[in-house]
Amino acid sequence: MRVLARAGANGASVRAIAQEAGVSPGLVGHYFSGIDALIAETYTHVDAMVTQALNAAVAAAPSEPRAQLEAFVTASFTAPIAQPALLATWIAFWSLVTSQPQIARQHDEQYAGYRARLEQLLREAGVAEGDLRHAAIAVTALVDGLWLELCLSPQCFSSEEAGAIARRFLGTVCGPVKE
Amino acid sequence: MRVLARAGANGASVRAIAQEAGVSPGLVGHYFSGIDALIAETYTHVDAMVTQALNAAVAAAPSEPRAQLEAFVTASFTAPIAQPALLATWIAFWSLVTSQPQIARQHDEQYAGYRARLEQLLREAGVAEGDLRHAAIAVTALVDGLWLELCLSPQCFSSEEAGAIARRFLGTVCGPVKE
DNA sequence: ATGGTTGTTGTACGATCGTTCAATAAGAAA
DNA sequence: TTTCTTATTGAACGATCGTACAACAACCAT
Repeated sequence: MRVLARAGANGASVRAIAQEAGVSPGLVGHYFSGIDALIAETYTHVDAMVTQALNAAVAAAPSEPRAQLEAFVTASFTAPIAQPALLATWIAFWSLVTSQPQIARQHDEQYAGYRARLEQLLREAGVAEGDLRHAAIAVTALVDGLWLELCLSPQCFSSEEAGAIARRFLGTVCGPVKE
Repeated sequence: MRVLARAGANGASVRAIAQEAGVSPGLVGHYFSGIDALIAETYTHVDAMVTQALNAAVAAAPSEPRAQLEAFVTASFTAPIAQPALLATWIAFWSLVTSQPQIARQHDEQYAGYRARLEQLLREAGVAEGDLRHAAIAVTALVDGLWLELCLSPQCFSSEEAGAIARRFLGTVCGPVKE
């Protein structure tokens, strides 16, 4: 992740990664079947880290469906989720999706997991069963789009703005917050 | 674009591109200062193509603000915008943003151009001046997120679903369509 | 026809790539 | 201590990378 963030996908060579880790280049081959497998496992690790951060944000929120939903989307725009190192890993992974079917399958599974989690939160927040699928797709797309642009050019808009935009959108999906 | 789509960012070497174009590898150096410049110019070309397709879609729509706005977002989910070759180019470009300041600047400019165009359409559709900025950021993020996921795994949801989701979101930004 | 500009080729160079492997260090089990 | 397994090294290999360049083809103005 550190090498990807610093040198980009092109600069993330076996040697550069080994040097960053303080080991010899040969050791990489001992633990990973190849550089693509290393990137895939890095992505798996990043996905687990994101999932954990999202779960922690939901757990810290008041035990109320709408508050948990808002915590879920807001967490996407703060550390440790919104940071350049994560973006670099994501992009390196995406660049393999088109040409490697196995990577494409991994992406589908992890996207499905994310959306299933979101659907559950939306259901608890009162979204009708028939609207659940489209609502989850919409929220995921909005959050992903905001997260992507926030990481690509942080000076364009702030984390707070992104969170406000996403929470406002939740209002149009679930109805306004009851006060 | 064709090589990027077929072989991914890693496989888009000078030799592969030259072979696809039916010329010798040396000729690439004659027209481009380097491989990164070639990718940057490819992105510029893709951006121009997208802009043209969006403009054509708006021009073909009824001369009514809301219809034009809907045509603008709907066009993002149909050819020639939603296709793997475009995604591959975009990803290859994104992978350079983090490590190359000049690429980052180019991204900022082209994103700003896209958002300015969208703000104009939203203004004509009756969005209040104070909401314009956030509305444009939101619509851009939603469309980008839908477009990205649609290109990454087309079997997850259809172009029509993406269009319907985006148009519905427009209703929450501009108010419902008057019939 | 001729001189000069432009287009294009193919090769060569040095660097770096991913991967392999014999050799060594470390550690645990006997 | 000895033996076996595991961890790790560093060099080496063949392939491919981006780039540079001398040479040749094409074309155009004179």
